[in-house]
Amino acid sequence: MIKNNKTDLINSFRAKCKKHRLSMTPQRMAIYELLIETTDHPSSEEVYEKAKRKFRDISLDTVYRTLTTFSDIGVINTVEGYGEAKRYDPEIEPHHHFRCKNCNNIIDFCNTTYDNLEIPREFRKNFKITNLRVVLEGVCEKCGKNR
Amino acid sequence: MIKNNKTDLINSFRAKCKKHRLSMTPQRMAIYELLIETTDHPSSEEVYEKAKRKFRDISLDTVYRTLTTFSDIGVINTVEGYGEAKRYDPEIEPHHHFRCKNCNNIIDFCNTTYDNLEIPREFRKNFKITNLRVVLEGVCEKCGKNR
DNA sequence: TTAATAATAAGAATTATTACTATTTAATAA
DNA sequence: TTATTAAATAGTAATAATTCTTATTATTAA
Repeated sequence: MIKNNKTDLINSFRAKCKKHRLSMTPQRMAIYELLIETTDHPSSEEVYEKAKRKFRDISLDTVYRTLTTFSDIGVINTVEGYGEAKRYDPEIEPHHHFRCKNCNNIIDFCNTTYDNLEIPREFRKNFKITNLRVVLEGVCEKCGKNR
Repeated sequence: MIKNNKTDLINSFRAKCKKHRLSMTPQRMAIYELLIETTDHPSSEEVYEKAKRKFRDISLDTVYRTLTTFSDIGVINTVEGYGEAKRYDPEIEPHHHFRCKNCNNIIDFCNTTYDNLEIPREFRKNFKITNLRVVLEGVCEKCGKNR
């Protein structure tokens, strides 16, 4: 995680919870604190294991619910591995994706500017990059209308 | 899926299988054909349902194995929703991802060129875009060495 | 054609996630 | 403060997704 001031983050977290009328429970605070001390992209199970250290009998369900809630109010994001089932793409030519956060649909699109983006220097030497894709996230036309 | 010549695709498919010393079984061919006739990003279960139409008693396990195999030899790709557990990202400032196809690790990185990419016109009007991220895929330094 | 190898079906086992219910807790206002 | 009410929780059951195991069958290469 790109470092930031912890107090600021926590204040902003409290503000977001208040805005969405979420109670400030010690479980939520413990999970949030553990998340901002994390530099990788933990799974629910990993968060659960860490949360148990501070909160001996926190339930797995609470961790799942809390992570979903945090994701809903924009406190964290879900990343590659959005859950549900694996999805496969028979199109192997370069292209890009829009993913709807609501219906989880992925829409392919083409864009030559995106196709021609350079691989950053830091990855050119010791990494083998086989693919570059731009992922847009948001709400699709259909879901936007149904609100 | 961005259309392509079916015969070419199948020839290229046969070539890739041969190159990787994979037997050409009717199940594999049926699954491949069904995939290239698909315009979305099906889950394993969806592929299974379609495969059963041509192959009454194909097993679910075969579908899973076949999709993994196809993905390994580059006949298809996995997309957002890579399976395994959901992953969460406590970093909500714009940033980008490298994902190792081998160890599934996701590495954050910053890149101002990527940050400043424009949203394509087609998405500006009727879609609500909340996030743009570049996803690089390949093999990380660690996994590259261990081979 | 046949031996060696690889792939398959079927179903059991495992893992990830969600649902349910009784209980506890936090927020609010008297 | 304290009583009230709605929200959140723990514990556990249920469901869904994926992988594993084994006996059988199909493919390949000689």
